[in-house]
Amino acid sequence: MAKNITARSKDYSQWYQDVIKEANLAEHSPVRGSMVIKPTGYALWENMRDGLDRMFKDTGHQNAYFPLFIPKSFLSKEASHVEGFAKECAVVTHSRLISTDNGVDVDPDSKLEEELIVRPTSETIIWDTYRNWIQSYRDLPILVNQWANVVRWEMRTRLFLRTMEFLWQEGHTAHATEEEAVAETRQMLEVYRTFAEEYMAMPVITGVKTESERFAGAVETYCIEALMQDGKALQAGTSHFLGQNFAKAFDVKFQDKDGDLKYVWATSWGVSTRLIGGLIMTHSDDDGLIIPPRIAPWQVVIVPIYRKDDEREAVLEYASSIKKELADAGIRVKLDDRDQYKPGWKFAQHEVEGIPVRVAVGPRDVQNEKAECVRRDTKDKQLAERSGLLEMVRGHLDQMQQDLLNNAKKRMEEGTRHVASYDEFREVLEKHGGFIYAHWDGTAETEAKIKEETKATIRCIPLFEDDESGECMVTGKPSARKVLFARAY
RNA sequence: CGGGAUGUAGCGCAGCCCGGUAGCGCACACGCCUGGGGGGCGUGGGGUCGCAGGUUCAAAUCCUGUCAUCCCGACCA
Repeated sequence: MAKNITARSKDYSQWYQDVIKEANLAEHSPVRGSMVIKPTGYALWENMRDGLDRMFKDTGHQNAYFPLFIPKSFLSKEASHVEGFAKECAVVTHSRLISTDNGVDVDPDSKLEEELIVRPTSETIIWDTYRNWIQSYRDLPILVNQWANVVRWEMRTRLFLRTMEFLWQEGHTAHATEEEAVAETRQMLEVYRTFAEEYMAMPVITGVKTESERFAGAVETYCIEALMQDGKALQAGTSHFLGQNFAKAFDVKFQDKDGDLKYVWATSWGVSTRLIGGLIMTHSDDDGLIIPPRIAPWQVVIVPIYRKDDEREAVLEYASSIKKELADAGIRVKLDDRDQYKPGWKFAQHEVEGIPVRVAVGPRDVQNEKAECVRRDTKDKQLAERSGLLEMVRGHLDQMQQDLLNNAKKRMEEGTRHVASYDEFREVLEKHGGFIYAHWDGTAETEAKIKEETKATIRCIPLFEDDESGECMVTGKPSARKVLFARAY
């Protein structure tokens, strides 16, 4: 049993904090709401980033970098965009410090002519830039992504799920036609869904946000929604069709084949380090982190077991040959040959850290040409022939990736319910939480009322077909289809 | 930003009510025994008690302020 990890059943929130801490993913830094992502946590992010980046490139995108600072005036150009972000912006007002008796102070003489906003997102600076890049339909589309940090001055924060500064990618594309921009929006949503499932083993529901949940400045916001073990939903990624809102705000026009001047159509899409929080809450258990092999910083750890020096030498040589074989096969493997820790301690620690497969080798294994092979998620122990070890490890990694997705799918299915009445809705919400499908009359008023009374929000109007019309569970007005509700992070 | 809780060694905590030389467990260093699921014994090192003021002969302890964390609300990826 993991020593310092609170059981999920006892306090889910505390469990989440404990796992992050014990698995060495991240820690708090002195400024409220900001965190240090530790090497293990960052390695995880790098693997996620690399997977996504590959998919972005494969769909024709290029990376670029836009500045951290945005002139204050830019934020005000798109009306609903300002409204959405005004309350959570960090503002740079001065450029110098001066020494005082007590240390340093802001130099009042260094006040900036125009104050700078630390980007909460980059639409404004990017569309200001695109204006200069676009003249003709031949300049389109622009398919650009950037990997960056952004700052949103949040009231309440949680490691990975909501921090004041976070890492993300933001794609910003410009198109000649509405159809093309919508297609791009949907394509990137599909990229996110694929990534979530195939890399993170995290099943998601794809859908469209209601108006009240829409991105500030978007015409339509698409999202992937995941269900956590505690029955709460997590918005794991969003893809926005921005229409011509930003093109109009920043006067970005192009001349089409007929010589007409037209406004450009836009999209933006992003996922953040929040995904790591979702990953933790999708797979991990009371013994610590469980992560899909495909994005695990280390996929295999080898633990040598020995008593005397001569045993040590033989075991380490044996272990090293295993390491080489696995590494040559492209597996991320490390040999934990630290002498200051006992095997039992290492076993426990690697489980907390969520390394998918452990290979233990001792003198007996050297003798018999075998190795013990254990999966993190199931804890199943198997004795492998040395000659068949690589095959077994590969099999475990593949199978674990599969099983994690299947288990998570099963959990999501079991955590999804359909209700007909508002009473039933409330009862299910209190008893089980989870995803709840219900009819809704399509009005913001009803949506707000439900949120006010139950704390549940419409996560999305799913994209999959649903012809089952009915009546709104609250007002009884007609509803064309059920929408997805949940309490959310 | 409102309500509640917390802050003492790297981690987990006691001490605070009732002011008087800062403690325990784990971790760390060294030695020996150990080693197939978080070892044992011994000897050590390490703390401006979150920070800043105040009260007092004397403050971890009492008072005020402030910062941070956690939980619950309002806001949000």
